[in-house]
Amino acid sequence: MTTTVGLRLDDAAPPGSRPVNGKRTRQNILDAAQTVFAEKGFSGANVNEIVTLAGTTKPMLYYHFGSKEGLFAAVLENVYAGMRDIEASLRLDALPASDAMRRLVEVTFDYHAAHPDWVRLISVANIHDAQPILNAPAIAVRNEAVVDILRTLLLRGVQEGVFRGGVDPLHLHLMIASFSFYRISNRHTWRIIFKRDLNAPDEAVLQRTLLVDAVLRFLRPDAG
Amino acid sequence: MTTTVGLRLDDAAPPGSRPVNGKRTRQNILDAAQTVFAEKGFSGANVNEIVTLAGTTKPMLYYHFGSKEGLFAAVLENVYAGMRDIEASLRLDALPASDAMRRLVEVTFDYHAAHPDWVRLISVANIHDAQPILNAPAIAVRNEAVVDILRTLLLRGVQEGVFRGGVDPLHLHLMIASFSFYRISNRHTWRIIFKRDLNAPDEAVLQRTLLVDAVLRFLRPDAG
Amino acid sequence: MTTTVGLRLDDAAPPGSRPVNGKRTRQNILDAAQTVFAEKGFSGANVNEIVTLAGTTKPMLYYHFGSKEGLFAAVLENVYAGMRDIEASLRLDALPASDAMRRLVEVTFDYHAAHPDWVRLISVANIHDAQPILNAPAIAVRNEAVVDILRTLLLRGVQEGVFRGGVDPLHLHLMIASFSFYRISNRHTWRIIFKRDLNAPDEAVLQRTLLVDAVLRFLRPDAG
Amino acid sequence: MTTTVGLRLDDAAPPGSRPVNGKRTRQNILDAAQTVFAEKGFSGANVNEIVTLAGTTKPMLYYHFGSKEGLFAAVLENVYAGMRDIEASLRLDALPASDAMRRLVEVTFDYHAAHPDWVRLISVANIHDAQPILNAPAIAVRNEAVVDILRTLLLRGVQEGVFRGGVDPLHLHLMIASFSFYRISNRHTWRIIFKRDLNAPDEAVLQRTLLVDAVLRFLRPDAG
DNA sequence: AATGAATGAGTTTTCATTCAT
DNA sequence: TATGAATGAAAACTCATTCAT
Repeated sequence: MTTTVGLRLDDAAPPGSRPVNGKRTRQNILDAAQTVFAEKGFSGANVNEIVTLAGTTKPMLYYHFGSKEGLFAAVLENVYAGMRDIEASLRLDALPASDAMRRLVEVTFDYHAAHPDWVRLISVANIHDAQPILNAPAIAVRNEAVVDILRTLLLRGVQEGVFRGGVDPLHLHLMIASFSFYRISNRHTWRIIFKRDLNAPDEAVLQRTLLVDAVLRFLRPDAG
Repeated sequence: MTTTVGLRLDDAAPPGSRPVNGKRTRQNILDAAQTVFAEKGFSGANVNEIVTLAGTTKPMLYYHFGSKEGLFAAVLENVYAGMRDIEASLRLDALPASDAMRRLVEVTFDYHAAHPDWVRLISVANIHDAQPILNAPAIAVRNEAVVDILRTLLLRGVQEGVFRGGVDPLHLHLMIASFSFYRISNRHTWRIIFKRDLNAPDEAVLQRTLLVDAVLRFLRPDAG
Repeated sequence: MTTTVGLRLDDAAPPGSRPVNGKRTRQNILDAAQTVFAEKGFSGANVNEIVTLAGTTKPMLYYHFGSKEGLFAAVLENVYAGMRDIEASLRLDALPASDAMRRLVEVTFDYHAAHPDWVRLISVANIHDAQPILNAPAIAVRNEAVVDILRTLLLRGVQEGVFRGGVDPLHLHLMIASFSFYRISNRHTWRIIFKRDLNAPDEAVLQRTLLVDAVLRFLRPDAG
Repeated sequence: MTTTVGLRLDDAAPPGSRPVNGKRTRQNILDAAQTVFAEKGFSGANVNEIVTLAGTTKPMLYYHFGSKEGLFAAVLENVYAGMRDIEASLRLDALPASDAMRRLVEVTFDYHAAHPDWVRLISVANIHDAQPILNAPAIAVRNEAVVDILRTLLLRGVQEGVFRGGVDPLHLHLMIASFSFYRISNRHTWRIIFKRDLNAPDEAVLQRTLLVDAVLRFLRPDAG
């Protein structure tokens, strides 16, 4: 229920102490908000619940974030930063194109599976037409990292003769991301309608293999 | 934002008259709720707005649906029925397996593209852990139609020698549905982050082709 | 929970039949109202719950009783009639005054103990300043039966030399009624505050004896 | 109808000022609630009326008491505290047992007569099966003060030779309390049915004497 | 004598936000 | 930075009562 999203290095304060510490309070609110927004959506989340969970009070929330909307935007920023960091840390150049692609797909797949809160928050943002993001300019910057990585990788694969040409890197990312995202975001309705838990461990293994397989088959050069 | 979902056979009452007509009132509320829930999510939707849009009053809503939750469940029931009907109306037997598969993918893709409300409502349901559905047992019945269709089709394709074997029909459906769904559900965040509108007409054409292509490549028998 | 109050001779209609039968419907509503008013008080009772329990519909209630208030008045009328009948059926003339008094006390005590709904309804009426009764003139007629009985009995006891004189029959009734009523009406707060259930079987026996004892000691002529 | 119940030590703020003062607001709500609940019962009472009378707003009520039920529980707690204080302030040790008993009876009688709101609130609590009290554990503590007082007094009277033995103090309290309570609680139905106002001044004097008399006669040792 | 549907006003409760300290 | 208390508007839901049939 409280899957962490992004990095949260709580520097473990002694309980009972209540230091005058703006940074800590701000972070506590952010963490609490992440959890509550992911659990209940934007409108369903309750400012009171957030500050209670954060161990602080409402005026603090407004002091740091201005409004419920501002808080949600900050949470999203945090969330996107987490993914960006992962992508940035990938060192794919050393691997053959095929292996690199496999690795990229797997990392993407795993990140979604490990961060359901991340997925839910982005769903919530979309339900609200992503408007909260519009007011948070920090987000829209340098998020096309993956696309660049993919573009480079595709080119290299073509040169190595293992990928066919003419594939739009954004479309490829769409294929990878949609599968990775949907199986988490729509897990609940699937559980009920198809009676299968898409994120059960054995299912996850199969689907991971399947996605890698589908991507590589999609990229495989047509027989000459 | 006001795309219709499901069938609505209004039994065409003379306009201007406002007779005591339970069926009509109920349907009006259902339609209004569909629109508003899709626009604002569950918690964000306002019962007042729904009844106003439906041209009736709150007590009528509670008379017919018991609660806001009950209403949402009824909306979802309606929504799923729409998709079921489409699937049931497909006559794929006459086509060669390859063409049939192409057709199935395209229909699925197009249905999602044409019914963004449908997509949003299911997103909303998932944000709330699909709990509203749990109380609406009518939904969980006979929704595995697609999977059966796919299973049959896969078998036929193998017999015809155009598909390879060993593909789980549910996994294949997951691949098709995730792509079709995600490009609508996450359209807003993509617009901001990747600066491309996934549902712009020209994009849609490309992606439709891509999905068919990916599926067929995925199913193509390995060269002997 | 559904202790009956007054007489209810249901002439057992075959279930499934729904005859056009005003008398029966009226009585069903009255019975249901008795139960619900006793359980929830006047304002707490819900017209819907009453008609549902009665197996009929709201317009029927209004057809027969005019309003929620009118219904409550009718219930009270019914309730008082029950007690009146008991009192009228007592034949005390044949007994010696002491025994007759003992019997009267015991019957009063037992009636309250056996009809907690009766007690609750009268409590409810008093909470509302007995206003519903004011509009039900049938009630205020000939309810001083007990007082007359007591007056006669007291006189006879004085003549027999077993009671002292100068006791107001209404005051004596107050003493008997208050004890019999209060132990039922205030049973719940006593249970919590004094940890004793005033209407537990063994308690009831003791208290019954006690009340008879107290009354007879109260009436015993002063030694002289 | 507006008899005060319990103690109210308003910490006398300068009138005209409306400072941020939680204690005062809380007490105002409590006082208003006491009045309104006594007048209309629990369900009949209106939260709006209470806050208006208290000169504050609904959110304050929920801020301090959580719910209408919580408020009612707090009112009852207050109410019981008032009686407890009276009982604790009685100094009966100096009096001969007979006089002490007379005094205890009179004080109990008078307290009920002077606090009809007290009586009504307890009636209301019983109508609702005393459930609100169950959630207010503070009430159930140390309310058996009277019973202890009575027990001690009975023992002393037996030693002094003025009371007979074998009387359960709780039963004696029941006798005293029932009479004192009922004549107030059921005043309204009696007024209508027996055409006598049980709390009219001259009536009250007579009944007070009667209750003392009945208790002392009940306790008088049997002639040897 | 009976019903399903409708009404209008009111109910309790909650919300995001801000003030005074 | 931090807090307890306050605010005003709106939220979901309920109610007794009545209409059309």
